[in-house]
Amino acid sequence: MERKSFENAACAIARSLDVVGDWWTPMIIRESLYGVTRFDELQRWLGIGRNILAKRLQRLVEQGVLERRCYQDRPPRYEYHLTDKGYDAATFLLGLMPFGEQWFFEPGDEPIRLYDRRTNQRVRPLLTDADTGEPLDARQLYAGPGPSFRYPDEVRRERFKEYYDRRTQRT
Amino acid sequence: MERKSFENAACAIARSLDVVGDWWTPMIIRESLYGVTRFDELQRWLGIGRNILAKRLQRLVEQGVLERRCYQDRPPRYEYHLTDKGYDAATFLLGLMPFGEQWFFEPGDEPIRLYDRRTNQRVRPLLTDADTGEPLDARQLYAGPGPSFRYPDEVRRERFKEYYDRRTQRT
DNA sequence: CTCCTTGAGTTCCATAATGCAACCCACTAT
DNA sequence: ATAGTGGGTTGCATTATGGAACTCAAGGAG
Repeated sequence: MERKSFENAACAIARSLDVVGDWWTPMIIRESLYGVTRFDELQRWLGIGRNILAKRLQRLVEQGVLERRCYQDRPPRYEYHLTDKGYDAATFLLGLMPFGEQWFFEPGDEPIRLYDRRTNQRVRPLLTDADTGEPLDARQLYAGPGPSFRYPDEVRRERFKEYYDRRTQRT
Repeated sequence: MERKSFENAACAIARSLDVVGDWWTPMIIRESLYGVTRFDELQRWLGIGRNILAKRLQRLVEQGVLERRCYQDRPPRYEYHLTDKGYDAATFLLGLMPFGEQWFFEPGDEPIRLYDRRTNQRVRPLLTDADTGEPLDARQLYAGPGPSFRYPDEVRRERFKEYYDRRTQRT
């Protein structure tokens, strides 16, 4: 059956999953980041079916994650390049590396390393709090509604219980 | 057809996608993070089919992301709680928030906000370089092989072209 | 004692999505 | 004249998904 779309969800995570919440899409974005731009190369590196690759690429172009660029006429040939949105999605994907390295590889035995183009220094992604710079830990967070969370009061209370508990507690 | 598994991929991202590279799994992890632990509640909040939810939960338990905890015998009833691995996966998912907010919502109009349990201060996830603390930008990175990247030389050269170019260039 | 409800799942079915292989088409190189 | 290349389609068998109905065990209402 048609899979449910999160296009209209009131949640940034859900909406984003409409772009990267798929088996192949993140891999395609990764390859694009590594500089693989052509249909056949993508197909070979990923081992993905050609029909599925075609569909994914089309979708990513529609979503503005990739740009289809003609690099030669006669015969017309195309390359796929990351857009700004695509690079942002790729940046996010790099956040998976620490998780994967911690849980699927031995410490210090990662399969891939990242480097900075300017300094050639190694780069290790880390999710932090933008304000304090401290590493982020989901264990000590709770959620509250933002400005664009427009739902009935009962839903808010139910969903953000801890938030309302803490706010009323302190007044 | 059976979807290809990334279980044995030589890439932390691919391996991780075996855990979170799915439409529903990340949503289930998000709900778990928000404190939703029971089958029926998960089903209601997400609108997911009960059969699919059952399958996903089973898988997440097998993978060690969730723990199935009995909270009452007779009749036996269960809750699903995030494990350490699960919290790490959830932390990573929070990295999607900035991406989603930037591309799917107006600035300052996010649907959900996060707060720190100790300080009650707002928390905004940001992916940075662990060493410099600078925000990470995929545009200025390139990849190289890590210790556990065991593949033929030709694959290495092909895959990490920029890396080898830069290393040989400088000697 | 019988009926209704809750929680946590199964089972069944029609419809999509996937994986694979084969095919197409416009050129180029041998 | 024939064999690639690059970038896709098309067909077909196999899975996965969504939805609704059903199970099972126990607790409570009447």
